[in-house]
Parts: sequence; structure tokens; C-alpha cells
Amino acid sequence: MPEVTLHDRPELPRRDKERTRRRILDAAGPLFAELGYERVTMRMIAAAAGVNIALINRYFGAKRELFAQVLAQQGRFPGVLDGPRDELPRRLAEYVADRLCSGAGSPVLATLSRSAEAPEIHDLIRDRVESAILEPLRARLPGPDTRVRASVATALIMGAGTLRRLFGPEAAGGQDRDALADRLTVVFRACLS
Amino acid sequence: MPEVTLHDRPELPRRDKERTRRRILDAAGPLFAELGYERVTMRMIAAAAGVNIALINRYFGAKRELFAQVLAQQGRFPGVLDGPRDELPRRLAEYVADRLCSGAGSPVLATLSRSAEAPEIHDLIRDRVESAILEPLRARLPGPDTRVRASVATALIMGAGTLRRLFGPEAAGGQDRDALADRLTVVFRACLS
DNA sequence: TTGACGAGTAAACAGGCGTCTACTACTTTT
DNA sequence: AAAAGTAGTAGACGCCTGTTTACTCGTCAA
Repeated sequence: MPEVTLHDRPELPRRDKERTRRRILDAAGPLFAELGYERVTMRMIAAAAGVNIALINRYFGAKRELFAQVLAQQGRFPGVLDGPRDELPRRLAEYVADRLCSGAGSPVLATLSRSAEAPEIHDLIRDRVESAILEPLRARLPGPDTRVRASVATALIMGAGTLRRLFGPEAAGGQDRDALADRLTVVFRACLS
Repeated sequence: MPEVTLHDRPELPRRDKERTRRRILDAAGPLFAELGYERVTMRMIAAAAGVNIALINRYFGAKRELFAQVLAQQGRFPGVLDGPRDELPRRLAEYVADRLCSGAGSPVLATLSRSAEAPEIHDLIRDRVESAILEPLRARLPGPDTRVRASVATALIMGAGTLRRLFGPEAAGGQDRDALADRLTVVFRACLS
């Protein structure tokens, strides 16, 4: 496979610092989400971005820093945390059910879950799980012990991702999305309230 | 660091095929449990076993095969699955609570959970999660949809391990072991019955 | 005592990784 | 038009990985 260079795409402006930076960031995001930090190589990112590999470290310093910036630009999960409080268990249940049935899901969670075992970025992952999942969830809970209840819910959410990756569509155990969501709603209610 | 060899331990019989094999297996088990498949190197295993690195592939063929044999000799989690059926949620809750509070837990689960993202052994992990956790759990559940209910419980169990690894002792959210176990019992009851 | 077998060893193999250096060539300033 | 600055490039760096080859030498049978 020949090296990919910016000059292979002559229709674009050939020297644009900010644009190149964005291309790298945009290429790295989905790769990290799909494969996890360790299984994404600098050469993969360079190829996906259509950029010379040396430019990645030129703009981001190191792989770890690029990953940090990818995390920083990702939001929380949209549409799940926002909405009426009493329907939060239901929304979480539907999110996890979708995840188990179809493998869909926000890139945030995929990135975090798949990269959780890499010691090099342990602190980045921990802080991001805290700020993107645990803390927003906790803030929406009534009553005492909000932290531990949010933790249990978080464990379930992340574990569901692992299970889906292991078993594929069969992770849902043959149930359809709605039945599964009903069942999960009960479970989330049990740990959130 | 000098290469470790069997001859450094002259008190042992110097040429014992079966004994050497066991040494490798016994050294590899805890390493895989603690670090996961990918982060354990052949050289680590050789050093821990006090054995020349070439002997590992001589006796096991490849790293993957060694890992398969480590999995094969590990049991299920002891003391959790066995016992009265109606106390199963309680026992699971106490197991997960211990895991979150003290980081303790059976090497089976640690090995599986920490190695789940390695594509090279994906099938081994899947089959082992199935045979060591999912299926025994399912078999102990009454009523319909046993598979999906066991899956949800499994997701929670594995997710708790991930959370513990990320947050350390703080994963328990400041709650003591018994209070956490009480809370988790409710959750496990919600997904198991 | 001699021969063969095989457990154990040292060293290297090929390939992949993140990173870095020296260079080219385009663009802008003077 | 010449000079300066910088985006982009090619290639190599050192390190680590799992695996393999060629060899030594202890052990046991004839």
C-alpha cells in the first residue's frame, strides 16, 4: 500500500494547518471508538486522514495527547441524560437495549469502554468516565448515596458493551429490543431509586 | 536482568518435562488474571516460571494455546453459584460488593474481563464466559427468558470489575461492603427474578 | 562405554510499534 | 525577485513482540 499524502488530493488547499489538524482528529475519533486506544496505530490514523504520519505528532505531540483531544471534543451521550428525571431509568434501559440488540451507541461510551484496560491512558479514561457518565448521572438522582447508585448503573452500562462485543447480536438473548428495554427498566429503577 | 534458567535452581530435578510444564502453567495463570492476555509477554511468563522462553512454545505451541489451557484449568467462581437458589442474588451481590470494595475476586473473572478486548482470543473468551458464568447462572434461574436475565446479571458483574479497575477503592462510592451488598441484592433480584 | 534421545539454552528472526530527524517545496514577506 | 518561514514528506531510529533455529548436554538403553 502506497503512503497516502495530502498531495494525492489536489482539489483541496494543499497547505492548511487547521484543516489538516481537523482531518486527523476526525479520522482518529471513529477509529478509537471502534478499536480502542491500543489497537489503533498511528499509521492507521494517518491513512484514514490521508495525512503523513509525522504530522500527527507535529500537531498533537504524541498518540496519548491526540487521544486526550479526541475525548475532549466528544460530548456526553446525547438524548439519554437529558429529559424528565422520572423517565431516566427508561431512557437508560432503551439505550442499553439498543446497544445489546443492534450494537448501536454513542462513540463516547465505545471509546471509553474499549480503551479501559490500557494503563498508558488510565487517568484519561477514569476522568472521562467520571465527567461524561458517572457525575451527570449522579447529579440527576434524588435521595442519598447518589454516587454508589450511579456507579452501579455505570457498571451495568459498560458491562453491556463488553457483552455485546463478545456475543454480537446474541447478547440480547433472543429478546426483541422492546421486551429487553422493559426488563432493563426494572433493573435501572432498582439501582437508581 | 540476567536470563532465568532451570539450572539456577539446582535443588530441583533438572530435566522434568511435566514439572516444567506445570511451572509454566502456574506462572501464567496469575499473570493473565492480573494483566490480561495482551499485556502479559512470553518473557514475563518465562521469568516468573524460571524457565527458558523457548520452552513455552515447545510445550504449548503458542501464546494463544497456553492461554486456552490456563482458561481450561480454571474453575467457575466457587461458592457463588453453589447454594440455595433463592439466595443467589444475595451471593452475587456480596461477590460484586467485595470486588468493588476490596478488589478481591476469583481469577476466572479477572482473566476474562481483562482480556475481553483482544481479538486474537475473542472466541476463547466468549466460550469461557458462556460456560463459566452465563450458562451456570441461566441454569439456576426459574421462569422464562432465563438467557437474557442471566446476560444482564453477567453484564453487571463484568462492568463492576471494569469500574473497580478504573476507580480503585473509590469505585464503591464510599459505601461499606455490607450496605453495598444490600443495594446490589435488590438489583440482582430485579434482573434475576 | 557408546550411542541415541530429548530437555533445556542462546541467539536471532521478521515484523510492528511510537517517535524523531533531515529534508523538500510551497507560501508569504520584504 | 530574493529571502524567510513553515506545512508536508521520506525514511530511519530504537524498542518490543511472538516465534524459531541451531545447538549443548544430561540421561538412559544397549
